[in-house]
Amino acid sequence: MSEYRAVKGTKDIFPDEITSWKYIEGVIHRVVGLYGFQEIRTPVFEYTDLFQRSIGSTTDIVGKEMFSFRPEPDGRSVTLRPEMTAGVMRAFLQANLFSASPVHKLYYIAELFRKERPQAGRQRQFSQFGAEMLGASSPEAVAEVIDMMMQVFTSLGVSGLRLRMNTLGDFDDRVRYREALRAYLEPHSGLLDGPSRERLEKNPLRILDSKNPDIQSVIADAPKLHDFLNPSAKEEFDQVLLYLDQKSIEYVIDPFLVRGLDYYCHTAFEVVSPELGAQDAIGGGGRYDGLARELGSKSDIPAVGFAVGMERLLITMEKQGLLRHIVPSGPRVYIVLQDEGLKTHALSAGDLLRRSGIRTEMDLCGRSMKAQMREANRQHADYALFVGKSEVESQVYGLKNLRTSEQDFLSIREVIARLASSTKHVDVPDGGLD
RNA sequence: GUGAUUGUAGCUCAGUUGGUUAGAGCGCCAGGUUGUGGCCCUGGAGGUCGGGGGUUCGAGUCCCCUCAUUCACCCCA
Repeated sequence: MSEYRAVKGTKDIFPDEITSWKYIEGVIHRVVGLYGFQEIRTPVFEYTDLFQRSIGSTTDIVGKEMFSFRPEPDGRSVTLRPEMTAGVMRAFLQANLFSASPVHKLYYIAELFRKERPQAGRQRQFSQFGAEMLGASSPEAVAEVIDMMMQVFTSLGVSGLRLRMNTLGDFDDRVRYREALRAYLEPHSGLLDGPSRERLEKNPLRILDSKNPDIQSVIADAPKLHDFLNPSAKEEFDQVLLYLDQKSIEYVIDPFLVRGLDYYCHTAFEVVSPELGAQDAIGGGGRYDGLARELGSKSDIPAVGFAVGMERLLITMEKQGLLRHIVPSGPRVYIVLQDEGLKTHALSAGDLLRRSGIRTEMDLCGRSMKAQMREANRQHADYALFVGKSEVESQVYGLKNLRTSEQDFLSIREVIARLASSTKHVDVPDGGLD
């Protein structure tokens, strides 16, 4: 084995897997386009304080999971983006997009970085597909965003997902609830573990989604956020649920669902996959009306968004057998060469075919005909084109259909005429570039 | 950061209470068929047994250290 290996928590994606990625990406581009979302690409790194400000400095992501460095010894610290929302919002504000038009629908498929211990469904470099609706966060907008996310899953054939819904209320609701929760938990603080006790001070809501059974039993009787919601927040949430009902989107209400990033408010949601291990959240999101102002905007900008873990999606699809039928398409023609002396003929035949748009492969290392045929098979070529002495003399070549084993003798021009008419393009994802 | 798990051929894995030359299947290469693939048959290549140290006449096997992997906590998509 080589002395060098990929950095912990990173992995290589080889051609066979790329086919699956392209397929999934193609479906995403297509579905999201149906909803009028447009792609945005932002830099992989941003100034560190952008993330501190937006995600929240008490979160683990900011506290201990960021890859940060200083390009200049005494310059500003920058960080490999651990999520996309902050960067998208920054770009949006920087370009003054909100004065160009009131609502912007943006999406991305992007690489993210978090310094966590790798585990099933968790890497240090991973990729998320996500969307941000900026300028609207009405119940309709929230429902549309959730609908779009679920539509991507159904278009991919993914089944068995569970959508969990909750509302976090507005800022004041949460302040009041936080105090009530703290008051309830404080007498039980002996039962809490170290990290939870710390959170009791800084961010008690986060204790709610602890997996520790002891803590869960304490939480069971804790005050519920629902009882602290102001009437309009409640009404808005009910509206969202109503729209989901109308769209026949199934969900369960989970009063303990809290998001890990501080900028969320009101509706929060999460989708869990039955095929994943402990890291079973395949997607999640919510409203974040306060983020724009947090990042220096003079006015509030209503916003909703979500993110889906691409690797987790891939694992889920793999386990559900949804990727089995996706095979890379082979070349149209594999040129089989009788002996090396005819190399130039084979090469020029190959040039002609390729220039006519026919995907053509040939042996580049002087292998036997048998080996060349095996290679043609391995690559799932449709045809073998034989270049031998008699062909070169007569200018008529054997073209063998490798599925049916039928063989015809044709001039190169005839070969092109036959194959170019039925050229197939399988590996271009639909909805790609058009 | 914490706890556990597993490291033997390109891949998936056997390898007995420590014993002589470390195996299988798949894959790869070649031949059987010197101008035609898939199936079949035959042969071949490929291993510092993760690395280092120790115990022993003898270590893939036992002990220690180390590196890596995987899973879980945590966190999150």
